[in-house]
Amino acid sequence: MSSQETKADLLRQHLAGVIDQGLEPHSKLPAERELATEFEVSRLTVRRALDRMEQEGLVYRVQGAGTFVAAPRITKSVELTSFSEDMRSRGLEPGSRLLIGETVAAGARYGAKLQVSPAQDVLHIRRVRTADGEPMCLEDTYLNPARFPGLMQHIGNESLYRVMETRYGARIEWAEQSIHASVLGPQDAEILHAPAFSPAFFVTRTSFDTMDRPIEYAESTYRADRYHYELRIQRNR
Amino acid sequence: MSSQETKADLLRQHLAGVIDQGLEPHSKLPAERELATEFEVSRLTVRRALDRMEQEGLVYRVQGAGTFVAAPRITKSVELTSFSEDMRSRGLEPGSRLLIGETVAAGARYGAKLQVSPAQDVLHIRRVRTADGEPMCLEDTYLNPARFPGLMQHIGNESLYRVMETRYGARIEWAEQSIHASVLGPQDAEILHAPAFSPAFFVTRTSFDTMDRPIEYAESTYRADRYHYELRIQRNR
DNA sequence: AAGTGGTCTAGACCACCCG
DNA sequence: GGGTGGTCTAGACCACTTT
Repeated sequence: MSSQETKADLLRQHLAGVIDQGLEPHSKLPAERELATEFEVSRLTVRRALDRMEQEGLVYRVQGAGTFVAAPRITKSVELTSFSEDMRSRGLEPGSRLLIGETVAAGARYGAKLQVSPAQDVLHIRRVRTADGEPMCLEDTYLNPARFPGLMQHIGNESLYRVMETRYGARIEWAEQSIHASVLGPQDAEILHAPAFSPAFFVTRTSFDTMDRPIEYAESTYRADRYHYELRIQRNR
Repeated sequence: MSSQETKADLLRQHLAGVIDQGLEPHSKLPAERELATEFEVSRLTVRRALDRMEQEGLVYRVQGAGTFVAAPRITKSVELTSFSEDMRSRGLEPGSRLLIGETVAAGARYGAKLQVSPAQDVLHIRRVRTADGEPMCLEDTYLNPARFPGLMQHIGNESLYRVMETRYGARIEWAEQSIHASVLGPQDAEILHAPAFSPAFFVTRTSFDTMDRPIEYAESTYRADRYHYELRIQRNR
């Protein structure tokens, strides 16, 4: 999965392993030219490996001095993952309960989000997403049914992203996400088994493929007592 | 500022300008080898320029086919900026009202965040941050006074980040940020001129320099009616 | 088959840090 | 001054898309 089989990536994996198995923070790595000789690759290839490791926060570089092991990180940068992956990475078992699955007229709002005519049908899926059986968020997803014919038959506990990718070849490449703080209305509170007016995240997300075509639009309400965001933010270069 | 004066960066700026001034989304850019010939640089230099443009979401590439103009973006990726820069980028005039500025014992919590002994003093600054005169957030900042002697004399309406960088040479390179949804307590509500129990973001941030030394720890409470987060998230490669 | 992006090489010069 | 990262060149082969 994460292996690209390129020399740069193999070197990156190797160096990451070496660092992981006992190199102290701020200890110096061999010079780029040394690594190039030792691993019989060009210096550019070494640099590509180190570039990525630097971006991941594994090492830092000081011009004229060298490349050094960075202090271990608590937080990872926000990544684009499905709810399922997200929960598993937190050590929770993801689940899902389907409330609604129907086609409705897109209307102005969802038509614009999915770049289809307002008169066209869109597929509306409403699910309660659970973690270890406990309700975590209420999610309304809108899709273009022309692109995913018969999708509802495949929706089980499997990740929606996985179904879209494996059965329809729709790979999500990036997404725009907007995060608002809110409180739970009485109805949402009941569905989420939480007190009314308790804090919540209201998140909208539009997902796109590599050609920038919108794949999915989703509105999610998260219980804030169970969910928060961790970001690692880099200074503009 | 944003110009690195490298050939790759000059080419990037030039291409960004060309795209900005009227190229339609999905129109094809010249091949990398063509660009290299035309601008009399090597192909690798062209690729570095395009790499960055791809990361910024200006173009996308399809192997075997070419490089294409991406659809315009609404959202920018989260960037590490000061409150002042952040507000200016939203077209608002940032302001600040100092409530507290004193040294206190670090204690376990802030000592750990700033990697100093719990018995050592830390500088605690509490400010109401305003946008166009309206309270936007309540911010408690903790700093190591040994690193910023006499800091309080320089705090005016100038950005704290600017003071730290210009007067103390402390340049923040990255930060870990944790975002929680919450509601305003009565006291915070009064300070922020908002109704009690209205939605709010509670954000903690630890800022580091290039050597991964903690510079600043801050806890901020934002009025959610005036603030939200826009993220652009990229798929893991 | 031709064109394009993805990867890689070997070598060069520069700017910066350190002993 | 020697070592290091930052940038750049000219050329090569591969994998993939398009014609």
